[in-house]
Amino acid sequence: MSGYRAVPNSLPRRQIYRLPRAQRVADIMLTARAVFSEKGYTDAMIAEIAERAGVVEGTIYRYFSGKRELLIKVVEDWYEEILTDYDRQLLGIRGTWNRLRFMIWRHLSVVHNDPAMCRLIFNELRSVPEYRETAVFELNREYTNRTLAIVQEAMDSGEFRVGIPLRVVREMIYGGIEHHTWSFLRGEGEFSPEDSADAITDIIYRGLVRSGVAIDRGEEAIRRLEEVADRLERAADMSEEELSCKTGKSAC
Amino acid sequence: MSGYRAVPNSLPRRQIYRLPRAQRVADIMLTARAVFSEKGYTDAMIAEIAERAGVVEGTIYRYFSGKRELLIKVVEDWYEEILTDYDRQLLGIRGTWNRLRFMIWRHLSVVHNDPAMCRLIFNELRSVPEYRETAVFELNREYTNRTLAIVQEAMDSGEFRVGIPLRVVREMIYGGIEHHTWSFLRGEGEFSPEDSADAITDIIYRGLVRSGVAIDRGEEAIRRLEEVADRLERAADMSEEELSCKTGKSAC
DNA sequence: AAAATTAATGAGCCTTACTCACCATGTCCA
DNA sequence: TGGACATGGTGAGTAAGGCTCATTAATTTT
Repeated sequence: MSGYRAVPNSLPRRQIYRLPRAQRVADIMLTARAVFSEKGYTDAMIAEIAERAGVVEGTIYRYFSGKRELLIKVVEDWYEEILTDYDRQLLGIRGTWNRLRFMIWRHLSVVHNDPAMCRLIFNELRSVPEYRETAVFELNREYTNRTLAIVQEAMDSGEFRVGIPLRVVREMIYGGIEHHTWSFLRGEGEFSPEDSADAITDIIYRGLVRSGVAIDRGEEAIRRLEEVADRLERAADMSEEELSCKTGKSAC
Repeated sequence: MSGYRAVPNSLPRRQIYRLPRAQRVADIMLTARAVFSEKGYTDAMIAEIAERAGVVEGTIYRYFSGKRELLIKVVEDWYEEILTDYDRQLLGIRGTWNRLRFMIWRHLSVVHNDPAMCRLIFNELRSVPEYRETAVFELNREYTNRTLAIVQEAMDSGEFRVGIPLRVVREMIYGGIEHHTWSFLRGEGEFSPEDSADAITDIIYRGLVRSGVAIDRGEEAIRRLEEVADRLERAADMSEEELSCKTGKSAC
């Protein structure tokens, strides 16, 4: 009823260091990221985060409304770091296959480089009720939309057939990547972002491409073969010329 | 230190109904399934399950080692129901496309019919550390393997091209389905298992099919390749003739 | 230097999973 | 029929961890 009554005490108290709000928040988030990464959400204890951040539990609740909000803030923070100069790289890449492959490879690389954070997002953050209100949701949507823009462009240009809902494409790419990286995220195996990106891009590209128009590298192979044929023919022509020269059919 | 001492009391106690172990376990699991479905894992309280099952908390711990084991048992129970006479239906279906489509449609239908249980599996069960030791993991693996068997057959027969790792196919199908059904599982929209199955099967099938075998204008590519081969042969023949002619090995 | 503001504290509250000493009911058998 | 035994069931109590808030301390403003 009348709880929370503090008793006056005069025990020696350790020196209290006061920091500007922004600094303290940054400290706590950094520590929280580490603890959440190591232990996962449920096993991480606010008490441990507080201790490692050099504050007391109550201090954390002064800056974050609860454990869940702390998790969300930590992940948002990380996510923004990751997305920095993402677009710039894409600008330098030409061709639908290459652009799709880049987006897929990039996503796989993020998982490969920061498995702990990705595990947090996949396993904990995304199942919280307010996920769709977080910045992570928004950022993620924005960023997968860039992949869909590539697909849309290819549909507009006639390279891809139309009629496949874009969201299904998104779901197959990112759902596929997620399931693909599971065992790695559990620490039960490795994967190569390069090889995996090739395999996934391959299925998606061929699943969407307009038949006969441009079967990616198959088309390229044919083109090169035709070039070879041309060169051989030219070579043959030259031989013919030589021959005709000898036989007096033309001026040499 | 010396806790857990029961005081003798003679207060009126409600009638205690004793049931055989199997019956009590079944009752508790049924109630637990309902409560977990309604509230999700973390918000479900053992106290509520106990009350609705007409027992006291301690009774539940007599039959289940903890909340997590209860969840696992509940989901295993449900999963086995679902998988009953699954194969029999597949037997009547012919053709790779139809068989794949059936497997995908079936999975989508399960999610559609029992969203609460699927949400439990996707959001809670699969992130627990001992997931890979559960029967659900094993059953799930077995059942997705049937999809891969269809793909493998098509590769063997030449309908599908080879070289794509089967597990990537699995991951894209089931990961795609999972992401596809998310918004529905959050209660934020509907989906049609039929239409979704068509779209997903479409991408997967065309992503795997050997170009030119079933894709109309792929024929075009083969024709051009054959033309190239012809020209190469003609060019080679001519060169050979010329060469042998020049070196006098044959009569020109 | 006093007042106001803001940072930080830490004892204690509250919920909830889980334990365990005991009690009740049914069955077997002399 | 009544004791022994097995098994179903209880509920008060503990532990752990998230969270609160009255109070205190450092810093800034006046």
